[in-house]
Amino acid sequence: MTKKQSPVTLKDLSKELGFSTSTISRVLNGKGDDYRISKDTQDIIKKAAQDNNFTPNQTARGLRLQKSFTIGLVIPDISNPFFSSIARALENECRKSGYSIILCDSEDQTKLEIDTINILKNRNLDGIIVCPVGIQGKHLIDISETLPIVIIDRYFPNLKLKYVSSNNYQGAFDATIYLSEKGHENIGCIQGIVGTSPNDERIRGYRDALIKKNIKIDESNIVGGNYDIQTGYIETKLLLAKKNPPTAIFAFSNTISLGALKALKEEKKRIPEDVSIISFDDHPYSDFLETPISSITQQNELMGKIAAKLLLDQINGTGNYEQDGILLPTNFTKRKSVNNNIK
Amino acid sequence: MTKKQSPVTLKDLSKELGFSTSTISRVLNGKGDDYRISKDTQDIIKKAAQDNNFTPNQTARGLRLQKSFTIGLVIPDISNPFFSSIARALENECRKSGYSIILCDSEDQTKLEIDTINILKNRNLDGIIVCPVGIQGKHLIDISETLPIVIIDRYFPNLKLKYVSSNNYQGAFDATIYLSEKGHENIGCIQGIVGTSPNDERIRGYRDALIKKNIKIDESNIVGGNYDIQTGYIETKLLLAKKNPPTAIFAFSNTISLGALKALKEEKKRIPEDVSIISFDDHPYSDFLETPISSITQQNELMGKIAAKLLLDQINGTGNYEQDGILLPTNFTKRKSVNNNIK
DNA sequence: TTGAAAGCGCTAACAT
DNA sequence: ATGTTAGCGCTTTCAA
Repeated sequence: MTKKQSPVTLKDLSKELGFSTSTISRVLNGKGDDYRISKDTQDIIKKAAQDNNFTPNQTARGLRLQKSFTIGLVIPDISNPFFSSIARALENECRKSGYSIILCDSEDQTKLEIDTINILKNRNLDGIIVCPVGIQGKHLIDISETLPIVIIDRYFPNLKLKYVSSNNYQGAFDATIYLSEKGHENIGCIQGIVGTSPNDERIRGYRDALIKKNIKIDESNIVGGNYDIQTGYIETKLLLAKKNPPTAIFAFSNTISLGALKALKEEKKRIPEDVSIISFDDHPYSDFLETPISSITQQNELMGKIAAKLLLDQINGTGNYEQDGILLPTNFTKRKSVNNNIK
Repeated sequence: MTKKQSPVTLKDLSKELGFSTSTISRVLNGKGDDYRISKDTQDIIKKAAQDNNFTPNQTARGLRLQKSFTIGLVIPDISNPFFSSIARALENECRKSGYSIILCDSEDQTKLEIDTINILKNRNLDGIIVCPVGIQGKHLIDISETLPIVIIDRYFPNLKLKYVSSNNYQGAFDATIYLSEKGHENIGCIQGIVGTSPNDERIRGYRDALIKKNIKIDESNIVGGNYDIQTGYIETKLLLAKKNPPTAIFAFSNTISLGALKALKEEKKRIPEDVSIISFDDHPYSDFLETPISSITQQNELMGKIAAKLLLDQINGTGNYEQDGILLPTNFTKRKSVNNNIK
């Protein structure tokens, strides 16, 4: 077994055919006509390339062209369906344009996000797409000076960075209005990371909806501070233990709602008879839960696609956008997890 | 805003310090002592590199060393939690060793898998990890002649390729025995892609268990042929329509069981009172389903880790394995989806 | 202890 | 219509 039998190079073809590497390179890059290389020569070269299974060494090409046809993707957790669906759409879109994706998992840690991005910097990437972890975006600005970059999900309104996200305000507003119109006035709200744009926008939506409905905001109902199962679990336990426990819970992510479900089950609360629940972000299993959960869903695939387009536009110098960011509307999938709250 | 301000190179440092690029390269690659470069020189060089934020251009390095510190990962669908959990473990493990991952989604199509691998071939990758799609592995053998490769999940027993998978036979055997001991003798079996190793092993486990229990195998109970929601849905509908419908269903994947759940719900079958169900592959939401589904679970993270190690061993020429493949035991998570079948 | 020079494979500016 | 040459940034052989 001959491992690493070195692949055919331009030089090899040159030796075989007697044409210079330049001529061959030109022909194989579709510039044969531009250089008025004779049809015969072109045919010979193309055939030889085919026969020898020639494919240009992308590393050499990258070095020469200062371009790698590679895009870095940094996400907090590829095993979270929210991110993996975005990643899928992104990969598809980029591949169509001839770009490959380097996948980096930041494990939800800003430090790793920064480290990762530094590693990527040496790789001659053509651009980078980040689902940021933290509430700080300075390192992203730094990158943006040298590399096209697009942000997904958690954007930074005061930083000049292209981004795609959802209209989190509207989604949360709608959900809260819905709950209140179902008679809920005591609504627990389990939030994600405070200081990140989607979270804060959702909080704003929640508050504005209550204000609109003339419901007094009980600050002790706004709890949490992390997008994970444990947060959902703990905060639900605590909310239920209150003197005046909420009749409805608004969970700010699929992970949070998972924890909430666990707590509700443990506490033998029925959904929606005892407690109603609405969640941000959907899930393939949502329809088959003990009680199907109503959710505000984001258009993940679309976010991925748009992010890819925004990045490719930057890379190619095409597209000229007035706005930095694009917000996509959320959808509201009503299922059976919300009850009429009879007073 | 200065876009693409070119990063510092060895040449730049050379100019600044007066040392040759060779010396600088040696020091920064930790070979200073080997070449007996004076401590002073080393310190100066290291400091300058740090101050100038120098990091070697990986493309140039790759071209010179014929090594990219990059690994290709080809999977059928990154948005499937089964694959994304594997991808996560893989990425983590590879990153620890200084390797990056190029992610390619084959969209469950052999053609795309082949195309994708061809694209990767030009990228000077150091190795490639594939969760193969089809029942054919010839193209993978071709690759293996020039590039270290490891297969996950669907392996090819008669091809000489390193692989990691689960003990699918045992998992299916256990599940079937369990069902039969609960009194089920009429067990529908919705399989995935016929001819792929995990599927066929599961079928073998299912058959052997029935034989062991002296239950006559009803061939019309073995249905399906694809790992998707629709297959689960259609086949369940058909199984339920039989003259003598099964009292239990064994779904060969999380996607198949999702479709089965949908069909059961539509047909107003209660789980497990009317129909029992067991599924291959778990899911974060499994515990919270209308009836929590008993499942045979694979050790996805472990598969990812081991695959990474097998590949890195090949790349580094370390590790000397007698066996081609490694099979990991499955776990059996019993939940409430199986009833005692009273005759 | 350090430097000069070659070369990884490709493309493009500059010949002719 | 095609070739020569230089150079992308790095590592390493050879020389001193």
